[in-house]
Amino acid sequence: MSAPAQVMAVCAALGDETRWQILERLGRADLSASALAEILPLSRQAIAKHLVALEAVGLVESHRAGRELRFRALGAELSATARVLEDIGAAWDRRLAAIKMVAESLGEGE
Amino acid sequence: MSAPAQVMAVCAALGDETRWQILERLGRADLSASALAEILPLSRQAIAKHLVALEAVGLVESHRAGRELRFRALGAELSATARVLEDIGAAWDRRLAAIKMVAESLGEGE
DNA sequence: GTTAACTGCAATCAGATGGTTGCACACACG
DNA sequence: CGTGTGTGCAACCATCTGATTGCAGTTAAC
Repeated sequence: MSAPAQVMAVCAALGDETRWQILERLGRADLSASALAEILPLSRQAIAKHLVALEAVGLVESHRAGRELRFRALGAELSATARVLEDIGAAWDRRLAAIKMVAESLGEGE
Repeated sequence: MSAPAQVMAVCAALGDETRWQILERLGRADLSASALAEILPLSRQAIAKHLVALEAVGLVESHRAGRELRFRALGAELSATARVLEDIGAAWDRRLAAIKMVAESLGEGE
């Protein structure tokens, strides 16, 4: 399989404007769902759902701080996903380069 | 902005099992929508819609071959996306590493 | 111990999205 | 030239998903 399910899941999680806004904040500071709800134009529950989705794919982790549940962005999963995509992209490009080489050699032969 | 719209669009396109199946085939050979429909358990029109979406974000390009319209997977956009994700992930990890260092220095101070 | 803040769950809703069928059109191919 | 293969467009449908409101439960904080 060229695309592990995990990569697809991460991509699905990243295919949403709102989640990127959340991640942007969590990439700079640990924040609770309530804190995020004060910043973003969204209800706390909507944010909480997004956090569940992000945590499920490993883009975010949570830890308690007092009575708050704070979240932070994790770079590991994102980097791992990036490496897989890079490899796949490179493979596609190699195929195209090979096709191009064949076409050129045919052109020279004419 | 930490996440350009293009990256989000590519991720959204990649957050679908069916589209990965299509890309997997197009990464190995140029195929038309009709050819893909014979391989995958989907109608030609469903596939055509996915191809429009994939072409819109630059993951795929089309070229005519006789009366067929063949598609191929492009690695460039995927690689570019991967690099952006890698950078963002690295930034998140740097922040966590900094936090960890502060925590450790505080621990030593005790 | 009370209280208030933060979290979690359930029901509900509107809009986006993946998929299908049917038909019209066009142009290679014979 | 005809013909049929491949494409494109439109209408339609089911489902998924992002979001909201309301309420109940915990627990830190005072």
